[in-house]
Amino acid sequence: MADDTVIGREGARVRWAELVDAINAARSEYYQADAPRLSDAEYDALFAELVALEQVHPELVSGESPTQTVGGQRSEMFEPVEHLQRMYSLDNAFSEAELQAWLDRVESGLGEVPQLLCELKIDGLAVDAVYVDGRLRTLATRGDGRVGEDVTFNARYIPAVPQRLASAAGRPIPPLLEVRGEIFFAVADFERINAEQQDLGLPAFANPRNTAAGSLRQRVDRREAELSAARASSSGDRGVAKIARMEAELARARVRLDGLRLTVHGIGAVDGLEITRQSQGYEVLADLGLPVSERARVHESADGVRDFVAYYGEHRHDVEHEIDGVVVKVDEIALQRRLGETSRAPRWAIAYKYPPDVVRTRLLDIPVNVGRTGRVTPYAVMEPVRVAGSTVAMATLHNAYEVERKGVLIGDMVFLRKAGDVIPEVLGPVVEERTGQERPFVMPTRCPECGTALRPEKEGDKDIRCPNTRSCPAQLRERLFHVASRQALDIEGLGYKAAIALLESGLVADEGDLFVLRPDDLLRSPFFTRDPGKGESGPQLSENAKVMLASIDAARDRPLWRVLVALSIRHVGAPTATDLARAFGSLDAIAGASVEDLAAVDGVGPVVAHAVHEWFAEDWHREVVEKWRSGGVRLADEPMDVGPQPLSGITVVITGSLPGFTREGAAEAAVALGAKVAGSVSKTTQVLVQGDDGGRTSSKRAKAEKLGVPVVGPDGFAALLDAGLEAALEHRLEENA
DNA sequence: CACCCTCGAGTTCA
DNA sequence: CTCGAGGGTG
Repeated sequence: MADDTVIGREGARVRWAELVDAINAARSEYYQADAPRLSDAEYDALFAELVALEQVHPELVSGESPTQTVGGQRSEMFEPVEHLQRMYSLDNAFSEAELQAWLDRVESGLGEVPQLLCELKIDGLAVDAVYVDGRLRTLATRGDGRVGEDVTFNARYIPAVPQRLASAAGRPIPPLLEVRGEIFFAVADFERINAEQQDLGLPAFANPRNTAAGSLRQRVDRREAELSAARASSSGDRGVAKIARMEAELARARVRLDGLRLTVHGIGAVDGLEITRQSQGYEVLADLGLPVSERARVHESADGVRDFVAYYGEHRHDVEHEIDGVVVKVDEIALQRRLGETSRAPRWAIAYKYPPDVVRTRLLDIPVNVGRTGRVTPYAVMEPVRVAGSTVAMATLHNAYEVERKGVLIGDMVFLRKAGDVIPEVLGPVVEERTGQERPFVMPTRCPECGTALRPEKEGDKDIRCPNTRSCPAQLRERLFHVASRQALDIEGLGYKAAIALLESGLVADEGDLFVLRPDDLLRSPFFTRDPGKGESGPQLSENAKVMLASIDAARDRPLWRVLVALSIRHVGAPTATDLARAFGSLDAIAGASVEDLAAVDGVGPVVAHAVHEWFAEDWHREVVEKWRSGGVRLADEPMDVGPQPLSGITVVITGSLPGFTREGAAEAAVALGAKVAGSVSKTTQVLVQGDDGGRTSSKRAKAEKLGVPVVGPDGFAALLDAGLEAALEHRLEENA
């Protein structure tokens, strides 16, 4: 944002010129290329800065400023259509404060608190449709707000755009009706189209909006004409092949148009309809067969507006289409008229914009990390940037092939998002921003921690590893940390820092020593001690150290599968460990088993069987086991008679948190009754248990609905444990929540 | 052998 | 959440 205390008059003039150039360039790219260099958020930020600058320095404002015009230039390919009534754009609010400021302005302008209509701001493409005597006359893009591009010829392939109006309530059809709306793809449809696009070897579309824009602006009519011309004049094999190709392209174009959706959110010129309120207008449009949003709500107060904004901030991704904000409109048309318009936007409406979920930031470096199993993973270190509610500075890049596939160079500006709103993901470079100073990532050939030459475990693996499993400091650290993890022995107080302290102080040489630690030993490390209090002499064990010791003690008596997981045997995670523990009963039985014995276990194949067998063949591995044994760790399961297994053969997936259970506790309760608890929904899943997801999007839920897998809530889970699957399904949740 | 699942491993921030 | 890769199936 411009800051008038910092920028002087001359600086303001320079900045103003920069902003005008950048905005004009972005506008022409946006309208002509369908592949804008600036994201909407960036464009909006530039625009907001320009508006702010012009408020402080009104002398700068001239006719050429983008604040005085709307939209961009028209592409030459399309026939111009003049809108009957001008299509305004909306002013934006980027914060609650700016929204509040608008509410205050409206209130003082009217001298009363108006009813406010809130609706989702669909991230699509604005269009204008004119119906004369109930028939679609023109469909046009927004263009510069006065004149748009005629895409009527495509409309007959877009089922979402009615060709004729018809009133369900027997209302007379208005002689003239101009409506405005948003053309868009549902996210799911976009993903399907994009997958098909990539299958054909064509470049992927950046996002649903650009795809919608590209789809709507196809010259289907021209292609049809070319095709029939080719048919008329074709001869020979080449002609046949060409026609086939043209037919395929045309078919693809039509399929894309078929998937476009429309939501009408405005009325332009009208004759023969009585519209008193925006919301009542929507009802009339819906009655005439035009698609309007079902999510629009009228609120009596600013609080209601804020709640609406907050609700969709949380549930942004639960809606079938992309949303970039909320539009708030004064509902009553008479009040809208009283407020009027500025040169570019109405005063009676505002677009509150959510923070973007794809941002750009500088890729500063690509270091590598050495994991528990020696796998070497490159990760991106970036200029910290706020995205989807938190500040991100790092993201995994998985492996060297991924770095290459994404095409990022160190020093690049990169696109960053949060996959599933949680895990940061680098999408790719902003190629246009390259200066030539960027350098490629080079995968190291030696372990950054111990210098050992790195190599793939076997020929053809994409991952490369540090083979120094025994004494690579990174692997020791990660393994020790892993022993304490929730999936393994679940030792409280032994976190990452404690693991490092234990190793660096020499208190443990490796994970084998963990169970022979004595409290007195810990006094030697400052990490585990605190200063003596009154009446105490010498350092004392810290609270954390006591917690850790008690928890280590408790860990001596864990089920066998947890011990197996804690040993960091390749390919043995919790599910496989559970299978092995059930099949063999004790660690000694597993250690003594042949490869064939091991491979006989369901879910264990030759690779895993080999890995387990090899693990026990290593001397120092067996030493770890012996140290644990002598340290009192139980290495066998009590032969316990399992209770009744009413849920055997049933696969359950659990998502969200269930009251009265921890995440693992819920799974264990189901497993104890014989159920199989899977991590993701597939067609073999009998039921998805949906707990409280804190308002977050559940991808599992979406998948379940797609596959027709029944979804139940917490009470369904209780019924499942109590009375079985049949009873649980009595508690099925509605498909569309 | 091609497919679909499932598992393993690494991972971000508050 | 992601990719890679193992296991099982048809």
